[in-house]
Amino acid sequence: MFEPLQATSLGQQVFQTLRDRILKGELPAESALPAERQLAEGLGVNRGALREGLQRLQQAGLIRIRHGESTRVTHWQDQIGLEQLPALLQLRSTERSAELVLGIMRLREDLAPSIAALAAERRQGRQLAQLRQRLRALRDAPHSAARLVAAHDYWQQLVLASSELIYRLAWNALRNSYLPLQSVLAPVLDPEFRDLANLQDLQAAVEAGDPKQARSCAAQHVVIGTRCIARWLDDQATPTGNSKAHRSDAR
Amino acid sequence: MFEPLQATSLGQQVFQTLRDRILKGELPAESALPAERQLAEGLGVNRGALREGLQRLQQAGLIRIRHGESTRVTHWQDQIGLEQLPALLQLRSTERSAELVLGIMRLREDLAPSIAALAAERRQGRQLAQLRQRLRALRDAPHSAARLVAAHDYWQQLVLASSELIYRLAWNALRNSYLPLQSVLAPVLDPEFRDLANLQDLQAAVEAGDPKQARSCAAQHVVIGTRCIARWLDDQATPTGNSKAHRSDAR
DNA sequence: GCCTGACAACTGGTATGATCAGTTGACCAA
DNA sequence: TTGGTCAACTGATCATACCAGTTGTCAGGC
Repeated sequence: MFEPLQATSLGQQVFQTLRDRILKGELPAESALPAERQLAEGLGVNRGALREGLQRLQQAGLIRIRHGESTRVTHWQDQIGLEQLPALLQLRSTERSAELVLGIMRLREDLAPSIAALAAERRQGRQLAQLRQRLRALRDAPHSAARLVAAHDYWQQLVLASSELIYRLAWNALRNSYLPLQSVLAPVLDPEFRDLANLQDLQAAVEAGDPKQARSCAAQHVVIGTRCIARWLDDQATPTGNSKAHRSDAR
Repeated sequence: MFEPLQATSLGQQVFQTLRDRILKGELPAESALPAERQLAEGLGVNRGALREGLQRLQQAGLIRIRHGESTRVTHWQDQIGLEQLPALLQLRSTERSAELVLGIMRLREDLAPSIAALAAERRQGRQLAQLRQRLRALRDAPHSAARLVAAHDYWQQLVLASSELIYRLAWNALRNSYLPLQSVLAPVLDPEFRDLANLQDLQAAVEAGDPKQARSCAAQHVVIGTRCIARWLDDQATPTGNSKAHRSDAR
């Protein structure tokens, strides 16, 4: 009911402010930031707080700080990983962030089959029970928002069952990207959440230890979500039309 | 000849020290760090420098800082993305980091075909010339280390040609993970770098705008690297044996 | 004319100490 | 039990001084 009003620290605010200006392109690559003392005065914060924000920016790969030289914006498109995706999604215009969402779905489509295959190869007994339980929770979820959460829980468990740290980390990055959008995505992706058939086949394949079959089921399942998003993008682009020509998934 | 002795700032050192201790498991999840004043004294740095390090740790998703409460280690395996992979690789025992390398190759195997397909679909004219040039550079590279760099350049250009920011960011994360290991990986992966046949087919498919073919060639190409790494891992595990039984890639 | 070193004027890096502001638990009174 | 007060934690912010690396200027020497 009540959102917890969270006070963010000054360093965090400095980080967000400058990050947004960089990602928006207002501060182009290689451009120099003002000296710390000036910048602190300009933003109305203490130099310590400013420096905390700058350190975070450097950690994120958006600026380069070197003792004696002035601090400069990096070519961040060649530096940053997937962590700043949520910020990018929020900053870009609706159409362009929609493209990004499609990209996220593509990436998910690349990872999910491999995760499923590994899970089928490596799953432990106790994880199977967990998976079954979460599949039931998805089946019984009352509305699309709940189904999104339940589906996410199932996949999270599958990633755990794959016992591959890399996929776990990659999945974290993916999750952090699309969770902020869950209220928008839930209704759009609902057809995928309702595709229990493929998920049940996937579950059976994992239980049987059949990686090939698991890979195939997972691929068939997640492509549904990608198609939903692609269709949704077309409808966004031509809101009045009846979306006759759907985006072709030429592969 | 002379390595540039780089002085890292105290905040950076604080970050690295604590990060390593967390990733090694010496500081388990939910455990509380000492108060800032104590910790600063313990590490022999002033509180400002300590706080800069802590802010970076929080940015990386390894700790949670809340005003009034004590700072705690997070369940980082559910938080962090791929950025901390280099640190993980360096910290883990040789065998376990070898597993991680195999994971990196798996992830690469998932992404590369999709990148190639998108590049074939979207490439612009001027990018084709770039790609051709980098393919020549790879062919003419004199030794394995140079071939690694050249191959990396080619893929980087292919990612650019795909015009998909998500893949660009994911590729950045992948690159930052394996570049620190290039001296080790270059000889192991050399068979892939020498597989010009598939790469030339890939190039032709991209030029022809044939995503399906590009995807197939890319898949055939990168699987070579994965197999090399898998074989290498087996040899590591049984250094005296002649590696009769190679790791099965059951898919 | 060209090298060399001193120096000034930038830049970020570190240190200290004081104070503000949330959180928690103990304690006491209604 | 409930509610309030207060002390003792915790992190957050501030001001100020000084240390240290980089760069360009410029005088002195060859």
